[in-house]
Amino acid sequence: MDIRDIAKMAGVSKATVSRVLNESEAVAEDTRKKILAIIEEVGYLPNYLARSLKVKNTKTIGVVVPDIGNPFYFEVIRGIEKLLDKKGFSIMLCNSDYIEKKELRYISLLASKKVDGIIFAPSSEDSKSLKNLLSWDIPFVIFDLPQINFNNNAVLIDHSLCSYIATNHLIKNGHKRILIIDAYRHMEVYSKFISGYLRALKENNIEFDDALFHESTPDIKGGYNVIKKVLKNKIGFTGVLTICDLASVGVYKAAEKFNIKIPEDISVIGNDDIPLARYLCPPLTTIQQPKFLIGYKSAELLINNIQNKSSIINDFKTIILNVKLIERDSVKRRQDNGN
Amino acid sequence: MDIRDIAKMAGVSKATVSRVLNESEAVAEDTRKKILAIIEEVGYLPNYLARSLKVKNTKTIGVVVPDIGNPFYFEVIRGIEKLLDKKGFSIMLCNSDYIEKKELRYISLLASKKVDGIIFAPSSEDSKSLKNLLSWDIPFVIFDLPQINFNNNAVLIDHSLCSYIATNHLIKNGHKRILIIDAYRHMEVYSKFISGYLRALKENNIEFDDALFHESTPDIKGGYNVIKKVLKNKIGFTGVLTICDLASVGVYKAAEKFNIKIPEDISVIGNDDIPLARYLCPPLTTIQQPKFLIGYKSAELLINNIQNKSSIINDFKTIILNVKLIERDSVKRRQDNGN
DNA sequence: ATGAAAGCGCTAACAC
DNA sequence: GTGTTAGCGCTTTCAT
Repeated sequence: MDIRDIAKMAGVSKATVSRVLNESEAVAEDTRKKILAIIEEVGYLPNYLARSLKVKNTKTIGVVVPDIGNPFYFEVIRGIEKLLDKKGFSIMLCNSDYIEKKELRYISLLASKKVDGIIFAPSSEDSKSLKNLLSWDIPFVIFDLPQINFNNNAVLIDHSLCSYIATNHLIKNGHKRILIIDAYRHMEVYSKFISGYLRALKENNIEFDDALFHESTPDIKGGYNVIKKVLKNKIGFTGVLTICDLASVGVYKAAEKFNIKIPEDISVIGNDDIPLARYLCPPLTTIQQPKFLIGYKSAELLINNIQNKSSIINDFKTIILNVKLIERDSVKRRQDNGN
Repeated sequence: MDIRDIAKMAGVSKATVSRVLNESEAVAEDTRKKILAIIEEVGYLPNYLARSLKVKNTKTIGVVVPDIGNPFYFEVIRGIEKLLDKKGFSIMLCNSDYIEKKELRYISLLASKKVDGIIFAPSSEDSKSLKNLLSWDIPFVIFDLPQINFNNNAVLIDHSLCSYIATNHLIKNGHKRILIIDAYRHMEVYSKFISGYLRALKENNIEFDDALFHESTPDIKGGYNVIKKVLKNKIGFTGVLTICDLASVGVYKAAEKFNIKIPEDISVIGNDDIPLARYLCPPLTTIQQPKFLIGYKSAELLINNIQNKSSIINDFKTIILNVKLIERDSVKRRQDNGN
């Protein structure tokens, strides 16, 4: 059942059917009605693939994130979905699992499938995907990468600010031995996240102890493992700061397992404020990131980019979104001055 | 840059290039190498759209869920993604927001975009989408719908068993006034979820009080609102049972707001066991549903169906997955016999 | 207002 | 082992 069949049944040409389908040109009202009736009756569905091949757009956007199991990305995706739905675009979802090869593969696949644009959180700054994207001339926006060195759309969070605020909060509450759990960094020697921590330490004349700096996968397991290791090595600390709330949950889990009380024994502070953070036990103090907005804005930027693609002025934007400290119950003031 | 260009540059025909691209037929090793080299050099990417139009498959699956913000669906999606990635399919994600019109629209769109199959959680049993899907002859599997009346692939949870187990658990702990928070039901007079509750009550000679039966949106807000209303109306209860964990979180929220202690004042039991349930305050007793598996199995069923589509024997399966009670700390034994 | 025809980029007979 | 050719189902000039 294709457009030719409908044309035949209506006694018109394919072109006319196409016209009513797309409301592209005027068609006599009665032929229009007739065609519509037939379409309805036989339940004809246009083949969007064929259309896309011809018109060179698919009305679909690819999004690739490193971990769809992390509520952070979930929230971002919700934001993306919201805007995209409004604009009539579908979304093709890919999960890179933090592995660059997969990321690269997906980007190619999406390009091959002719998505109109791509939104993604690159695994690293000089990710090859980025270069490919640029060379293929397909509109894209990146989000969540701490820093970018090239001219393209991006909506970002200042991760160094997050850790700076978090570290300061801990310090103000009398902590000095502050564990920091970062995500594995492939490319950068010091991540933005570390740099904010370091700055806060320096400003408060606290010496940096390398034994307090740890990297893990940004999830529950990662947070858990770090605490386990640190405990085993008898590295003393009173506060901990994690790259994402999920890692903080891992800290909670370890605390429960090893009989450490939060916040009595150790204070913990997260980063991103996932929806359930306030319902955790105890409610997690964290740095709130506008996750939904990150997604929404990314999508908005992308769609604008796509719709102005032909225009000469392709001015790219990078939007930096605000973060703020959310005080709950996982951080406690120390009287002993944090040693 | 298309296949014709590559052919020209390599001094061969399009057919030959196509052959090396798809490894469909033998090609002389040196021409193969030459073509590959050119492809690599110029960064040629095949147009999958054109291919799909010809070969009549897109290697993409549509999935439509009612609320991507609910961790339940998220986990299901993770399962879907896992299997689909393994099988080389992309996923097109749609969010119906529990509104049937949107669901219908998305299903049509997906069909139009020629996805090879669809996985979805229908909003109701005689959803028009179901009928369309059947008539369009596109493979699909549904999940999570309490009951189905037609012959097609499905992977389900017995919701009446969930509520039965949950209610019994509350009763065994001395509760008699048990609030039940169900999702809005469009079509069914009594949902499966209610029926299990009713059965448990009856078996224990507890009379059903209509004032304890409530419907809400299956999310935090929904759970919160029910408790608020019930409190306002001074309806007494000691236990509450919700359609999903997220609604239980809403109960938690209301409890906090109105100064009710869980589990001292009221016991609550969830349904589905979202990943963070065990970290809530207090850890939530709930009925565990194999969410990831639901997704994985759904995808598996679908792919099998697609790959055997041409075969005469199209035997559909409905898989019913097990659930089990997970005891944590949100349910407490009552000494006063629950009145 | 409508039709004829070319073509989007690819694959798959069929021929050699 | 490789080339020629006919479409896949649609849109879009260009005629009329």
